[in-house]
Amino acid sequence: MKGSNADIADLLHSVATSITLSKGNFFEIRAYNNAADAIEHSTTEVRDLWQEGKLAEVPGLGKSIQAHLDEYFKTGGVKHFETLLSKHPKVIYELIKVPGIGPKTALELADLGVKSFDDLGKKLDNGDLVKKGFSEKIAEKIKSGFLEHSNRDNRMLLPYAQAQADKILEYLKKGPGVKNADPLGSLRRQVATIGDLDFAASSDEQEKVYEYFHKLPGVATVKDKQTVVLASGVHVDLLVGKPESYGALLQHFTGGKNHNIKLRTNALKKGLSLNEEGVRKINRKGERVELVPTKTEEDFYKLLGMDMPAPEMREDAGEIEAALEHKLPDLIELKDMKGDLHLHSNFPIEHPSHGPGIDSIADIVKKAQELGYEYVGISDHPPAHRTETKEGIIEWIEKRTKVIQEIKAKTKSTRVLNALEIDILTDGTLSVPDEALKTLDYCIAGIHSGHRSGSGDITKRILRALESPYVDIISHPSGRLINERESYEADWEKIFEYAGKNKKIMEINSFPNRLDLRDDLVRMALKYRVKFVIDTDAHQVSEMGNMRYGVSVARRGWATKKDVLNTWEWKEFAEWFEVT
DNA sequence: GCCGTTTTCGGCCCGACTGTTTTCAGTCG
Repeated sequence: MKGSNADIADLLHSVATSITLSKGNFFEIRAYNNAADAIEHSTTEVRDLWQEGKLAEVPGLGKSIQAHLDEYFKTGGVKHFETLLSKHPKVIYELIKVPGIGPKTALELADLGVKSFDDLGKKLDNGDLVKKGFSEKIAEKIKSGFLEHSNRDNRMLLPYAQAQADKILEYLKKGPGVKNADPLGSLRRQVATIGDLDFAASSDEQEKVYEYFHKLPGVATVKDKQTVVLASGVHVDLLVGKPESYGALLQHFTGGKNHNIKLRTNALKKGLSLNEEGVRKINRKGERVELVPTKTEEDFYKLLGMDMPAPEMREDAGEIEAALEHKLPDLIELKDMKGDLHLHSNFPIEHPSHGPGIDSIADIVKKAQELGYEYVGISDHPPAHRTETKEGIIEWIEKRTKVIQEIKAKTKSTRVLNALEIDILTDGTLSVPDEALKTLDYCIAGIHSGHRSGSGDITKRILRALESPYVDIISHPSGRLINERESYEADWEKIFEYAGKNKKIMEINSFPNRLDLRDDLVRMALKYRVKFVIDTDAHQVSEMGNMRYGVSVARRGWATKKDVLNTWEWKEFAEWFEVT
């Protein structure tokens, strides 16, 4: 849809690029880039804010840009922007998206006859650029940026990255004189996809730690002192700092970028300058003096007069303001989880609608007990409504209910719940008749077909499904499959508003390539007081350990324990679901 | 162009890397 936050951010970045090339005011350029970043990271659609006359709420949008956006939403374009953009070849606004290509390089490339992004790839391959006078090293740099851009979809999934990171951390902690070791960057912030694996360590024997790092199991090549490449092709970076300034190092390289920018801007106003070694005071002459090293991140933030936001929150999404006012939310933690409600077993089925699990209900329950859960819900897919008769579906459910009840009776420490994950059909009706649904402890409904219908359709489908008194939870609501399929373009505010008012729950699905709801949608849903469950959607018991990733998503969305039903004590949980 | 418990004018994050720069420009996170 034209006019999405991403579209507008793109447009403003293009304007900034154009002004750069026209040698305009440096700070005007920055203002446009800031505005673009703010919109890109806004958790609300800017179009909606405009409709409500609340554009000014987005930081970085002043009178001028607001007026331009007003014109944009009213007419579909901005005359002033079009004039600016037309001063330079159109292709540069595409080329600047390639890492390593900025405005200047993009213009140079355009002057050399690069016509499009694909054309750039062609000219890189056949050496045209070097022939026309581009230095080989720069061409090489652009090529790697081009590949990175083309493969941007193939960043590692967080769970895959984290599994490797856990092993590396374990190794690093045994290094010479190592006192601390932590992940950095997007890994530490638990972003859904990860590029490189970055780590920090503290030790008084820095050089020895780097030598030790180069011997990390699985290393294929040592690229430089701080970087090794694993056999899998994954780059691993390590920064070793002194223990007395480790907090500043961690803070600096955890980011995110916009969080740090705002932090440093705010600090400057108080006469403080921040870098990776600590906090420095600035004297009257504007000189940076008196470095105060910070041992922990808490110390670092304390010197700035604020509480420490969890790494997962550091995206400049309001956490700095909240930290200054000592109003940070008490984020949910993995140890709060008391059950898993979305699990698939291998219960026999003749006409499956979707892939069943590979382990038995008994094994799942056993695993739940091992994990210390107070309750566990088995939620298989019912038989396909197209190939199985209505009676057949009901019969299958009855058979399965019986088996679950037998296991339930034998299980002391963990309560076993009888559920299903049913389909929301293309017209919003459900794949299982009500008379069977009402026999369940709760019901999860999800979209498993017709993902590509337009925004209105998906919104209507979900809303219609939610109107059923038997539907409690919407599974993987936005339907994204990371690196494969984008989220549906649905009217999430409308869906969340309904859910918040009608006790309907949104799932945060911990499956590695789903992590759905997304963190930004969790944040949006919270505004409507929507409750969540965090589930693993495990199809084998080994996947039940993925819960931590759903918790990370919830934390990135600022969710607290009370927002997530499956952290609740059994009594309250049972009251909500009206089960015994 | 944006922004304001030190400013409605005069500031605007910080440092590193890379290339070919003999003191800086471009780009990135």
